[in-house]
Amino acid sequence: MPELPEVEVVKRSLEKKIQNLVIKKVKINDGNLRYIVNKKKICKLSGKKIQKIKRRSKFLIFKFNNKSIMLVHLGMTGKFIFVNKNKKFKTSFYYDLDQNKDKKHDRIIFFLQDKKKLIYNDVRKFGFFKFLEKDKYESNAHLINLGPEPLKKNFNLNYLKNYVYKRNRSIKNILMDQKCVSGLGNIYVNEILFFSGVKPSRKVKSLKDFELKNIVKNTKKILRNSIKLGGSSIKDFSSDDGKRGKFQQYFSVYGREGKNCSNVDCNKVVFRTVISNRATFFCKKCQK
DNA sequence: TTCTTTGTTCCGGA
DNA sequence: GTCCGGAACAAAGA
Repeated sequence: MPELPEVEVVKRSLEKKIQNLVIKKVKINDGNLRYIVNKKKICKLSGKKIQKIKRRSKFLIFKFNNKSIMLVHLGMTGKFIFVNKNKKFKTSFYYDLDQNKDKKHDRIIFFLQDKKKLIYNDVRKFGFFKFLEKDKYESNAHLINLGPEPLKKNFNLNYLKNYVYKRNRSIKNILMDQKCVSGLGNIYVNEILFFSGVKPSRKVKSLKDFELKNIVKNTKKILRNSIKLGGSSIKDFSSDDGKRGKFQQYFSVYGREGKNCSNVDCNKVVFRTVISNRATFFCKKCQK
């Protein structure tokens, strides 16, 4: 599930691979994604150069040498695969290396200059491509209401204190709310609250300053570390030898129901419940 | 067949 | 009017 760190890793990888390349042709195998892909607009990219790739929250923003912007969300299972001289390069550590099995979910293919290709693959089809006008794309409904980027300075103790003031929701719910802070999803929120020693169901009103401070600090730490990890695991990996194992992701609490708490001096097991309709994992002893 | 996954939207109640 | 939680929805695989 691509959350902010994964999208950032994809962005950096794409920058290296396809920035300044010209799109020759676009092929749509299945444009029936979360929103129907606008065929006319995507095909109009032929002949255009990819000038810049940006990230905001979990969105990728492609800028071209014309007036349009391509806004991409990877949804749950969206990924880009860069192909050069028949060698495939994943741009995300979520890419399934079983490429033959994966092929049938290749939804959109961008044919680039020098016989290079960029494939958009999406099993669940919850990702989307939208085309916006360059000079006013920032006011688009997907972007306008987003809270601060968690890694930026404007996401800090004062901001969070002010946001939670008078609100009566759980901290998990608040951190998942893109209007409060943008880019976090279920997995990272579980992790952040584990490292902060805060029970996901705690009402934000009840949180002390030191707890909110920990949450801000751990958010930044965990995201930075994950970006670093993804960045190092991604390194031009080519899957054509078929021998390398999959990159394994380890979480300290997410998905660990019934397993020992990751704190070495804790003898409890991880508990699973549902908050905001999402799987929620925590240690009853370590998270107050 | 049913359950699971996530982000977003919608709706009803407080 | 606003806030909040829960349900529904999208698609596909196990």
